[in-house]
Amino acid sequence: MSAKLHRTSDHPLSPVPLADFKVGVDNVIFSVDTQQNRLLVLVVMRHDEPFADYWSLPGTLVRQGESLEAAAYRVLAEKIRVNTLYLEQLYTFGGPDRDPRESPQAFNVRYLSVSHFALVRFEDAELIADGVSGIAWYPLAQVPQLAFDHNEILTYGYRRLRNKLEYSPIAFDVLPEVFTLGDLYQLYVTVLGEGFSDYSNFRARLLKLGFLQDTGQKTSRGAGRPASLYRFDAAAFEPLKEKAMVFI
Amino acid sequence: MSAKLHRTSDHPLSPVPLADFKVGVDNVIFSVDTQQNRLLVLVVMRHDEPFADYWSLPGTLVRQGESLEAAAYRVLAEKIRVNTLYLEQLYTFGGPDRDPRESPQAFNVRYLSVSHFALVRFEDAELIADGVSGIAWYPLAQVPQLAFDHNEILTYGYRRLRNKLEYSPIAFDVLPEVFTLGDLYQLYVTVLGEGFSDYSNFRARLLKLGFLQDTGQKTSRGAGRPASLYRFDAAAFEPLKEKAMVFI
DNA sequence: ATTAGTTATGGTGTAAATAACCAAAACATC
DNA sequence: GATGTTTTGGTTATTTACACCATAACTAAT
Repeated sequence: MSAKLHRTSDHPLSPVPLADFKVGVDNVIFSVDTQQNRLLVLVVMRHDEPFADYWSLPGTLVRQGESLEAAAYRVLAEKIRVNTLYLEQLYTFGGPDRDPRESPQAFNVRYLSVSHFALVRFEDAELIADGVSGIAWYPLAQVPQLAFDHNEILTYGYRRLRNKLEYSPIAFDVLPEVFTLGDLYQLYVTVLGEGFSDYSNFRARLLKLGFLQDTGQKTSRGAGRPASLYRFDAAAFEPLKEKAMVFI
Repeated sequence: MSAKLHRTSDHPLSPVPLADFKVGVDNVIFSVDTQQNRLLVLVVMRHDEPFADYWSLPGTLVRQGESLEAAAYRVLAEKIRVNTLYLEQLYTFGGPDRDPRESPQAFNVRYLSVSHFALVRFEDAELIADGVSGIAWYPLAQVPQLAFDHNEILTYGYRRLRNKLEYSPIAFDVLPEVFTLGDLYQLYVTVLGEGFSDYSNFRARLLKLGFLQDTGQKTSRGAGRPASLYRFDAAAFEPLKEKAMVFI
């Protein structure tokens, strides 16, 4: 390797051709239907080429002066009306040839996707169906083949969801202000599947951690003994940041 | 919000101006000097504007036809000769105004950084100093103010390093083929600091996990009883993927 | 040769956490 | 009043984490 090649490649006189990028954000948006105990993913129908008439993750291209995070929130706001959610960056997919638009029509353009992961409260999420494009919640296991590499992104997002639920209090971002331990457990079971902890041990662990504040109120829903209503105490959680909520 | 605004924004007729991006990769490259028990970060001296004469993380702009990962490996290969390493994508920093080149000279250009995180074997890492640009290992605690938002990226990288060391076998990517339990422990202490486990308990835990293969050989280095040499058994580790190596 | 120092090894024991399991309380419904 | 359902609040055995210690096997100094 010659010394010339050791020049920093962003040098203005660099001889190698740089790629020009359009940057998109694609969101893996999860929601938990606590009525039917289903983990749902939001998908939208594409009506433009490439991949016209394919389902895809909701996404958009980043505009001038717009941050990546802002673009991610905008995509979300364009598809659903909800203000109870958690959102974070996931991973950036940027290999050449991941988007058919890259070549040969426009040889010099690359499409890069900064994927984000979101969890929204199902009850509050009102889908915006504008009559033109299809939009739907799909149970995770029944998601069809998606456009681009979106199935891969989805797999990545699901892994992150499981991990976040295990180590972070994101459940409380989408649960109601007050909730029962049963509500909380159902959410965990729906996402993680059974076999991480039975209800009794789950209760004992969460209560011992000490960030669930008993409101003193009770709720009676159908048969069975009334359940205590709890509230998430963010301040009490703070020192427990590193502790796992559950063990898979 | 009008129905018009609900058009997917990557529609060819979209009225909003999209940003055009140059995409760079910036690498947080760590190494552990086991002689002096120091955690080191690789920084390079910039000689172009902006931030000329500032230290920075080694980076480059992505070329045509080059994947993000390939660009990250290229940066690394341009700075050091080493083939024992671990590398993965870290996070994508892409807000407007993170790079002074964005405005006002070229209003329409955005610079996005897909940061990567690497851990390399210190003994094998031969720095490529071509006489023009400075390059140096800095102890983590003594890293100066860096160009752009690189200090923030470094902080992010260090968090990932700690996490990886806790849950993944990346230590064995940079340890010699055979090593003593003392070598392994020193690596962990240097990165994580003291107070995660004493040597005796660390030994007991790692040996019990069962993926350290005793070679039967011994090594005597200076004073003290000779130590057994172990080898990492990737196959035996496989089922233990989710288990933590240590507890901080 | 003896002694001191150093590092590796292989243990204690106690406290805590995990996991499986169980019984009673408090409701609704029949 | 009996039955079923869900919450609550346990018990117990097993495993793990954590602090601590004793000896083995070497080097280096006296």
